[in-house]
Amino acid sequence: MKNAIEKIKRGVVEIIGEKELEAKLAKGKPLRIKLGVDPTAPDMHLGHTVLLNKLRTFQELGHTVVFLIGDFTARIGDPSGRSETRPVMSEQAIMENAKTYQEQVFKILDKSRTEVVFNSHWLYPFGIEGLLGLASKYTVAQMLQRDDFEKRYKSDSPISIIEFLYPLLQGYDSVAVHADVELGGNDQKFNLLVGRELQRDFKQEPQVIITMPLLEGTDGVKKMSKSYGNYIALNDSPADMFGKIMSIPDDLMYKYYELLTDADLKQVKSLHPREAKANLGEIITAKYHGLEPAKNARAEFDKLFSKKEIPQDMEIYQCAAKEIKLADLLVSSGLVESKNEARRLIEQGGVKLNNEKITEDKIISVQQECTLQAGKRKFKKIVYK
RNA sequence: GGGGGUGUGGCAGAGCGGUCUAUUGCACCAGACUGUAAAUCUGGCGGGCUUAGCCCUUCGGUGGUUCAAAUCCAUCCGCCCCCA
Repeated sequence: MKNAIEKIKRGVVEIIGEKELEAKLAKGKPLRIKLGVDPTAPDMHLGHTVLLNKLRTFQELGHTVVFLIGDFTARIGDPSGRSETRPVMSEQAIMENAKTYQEQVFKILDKSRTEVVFNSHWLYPFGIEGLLGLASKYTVAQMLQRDDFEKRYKSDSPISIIEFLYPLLQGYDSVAVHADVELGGNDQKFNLLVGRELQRDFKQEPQVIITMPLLEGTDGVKKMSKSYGNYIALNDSPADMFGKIMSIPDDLMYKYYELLTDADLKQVKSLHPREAKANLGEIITAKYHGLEPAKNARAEFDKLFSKKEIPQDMEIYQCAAKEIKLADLLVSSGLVESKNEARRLIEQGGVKLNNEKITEDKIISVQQECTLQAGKRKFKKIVYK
């Protein structure tokens, strides 16, 4: 049991009710571990897996995961965060996202120890009466305790009423599924605590709360998120996944090790940073794509960036003209977005034809097959047809 | 219901009649260097052209004033604050 607690504690920010957790574990019965997600983003990334890995740990210890899909909330449309309102999702889109979620989630979770539930099942019948009942349990002052609400309120940013309702609904989810433990990102702490309170109100044993750090994305600053474009998706190709991991700042990689792998941290720190990061890339890529592809990705990366060689496989662009201006070719082959951009790139020395730098926009012949390179990592094979 | 404020490029945030395709920071792209798509430094960052120059399109929407508007006016829309 001590061992179990140790495993559970790896990488967590905070456990609220640690004593209670010990007591719950001591009962020897499988606990119900809740995680809620909004079915808004169809693409899962490594940031999500921080929580999933922790759930997996619980499963390995014999507990049951309650994977909750917030389809109800998605249907209302949550305006939280920014001023732009999130679009209301159609039921169909939600179900599709939910399906994609499940496909991806079970790359990590054990299906036989997972219950998938949708909160519309109890929130629809709950009705306005139920909602008002919930709302009466919390005050505006309590809501404003939440850090981001307070900040936004003070900086004159909008907060919609719905946003006040969300923590309540999320909290009620815990009541509905009889959660023993709820996991969430560090920013979820307030919402998770609401669940605890509500369970008390409903005469249930309050859930233990485990918060995990937010994983910074490839920029090393902001949390990994699709909307910041700094994410590493589980569906990324092995080459991309490996490459993106190599692009995280060195300082960040130890956090990645702690949260995304089981590796021994002391040992990792004794390695050369470059070596350590490449290992990390390989471990994570292997987890989602298998060992072989991961090793290939590593070798290919080495070729491309350390030895500056040209990759083996690249997309082929069939060019209809025998001769073409370089800038036009860059645009039509899809290597850059606009001609101006192509010209800039050429001027800056970022364009190579057959591995030779070209610094002026001139007419080139493509009658013989050639390799066009834009920047360090964009390549196309040009074929005249 | 009354009063005040605000809306600028992916984000943050200057500009408040011409010198504005719009200061700056972040993000992004390229080059150099390197141990990596790390870090650092340098440059770029609306589109197009017959490219050391020229043309077109941007500052919430629309319509005005003016030789000239992101900048002034009117109106509409969104958001915020205060009073009730």
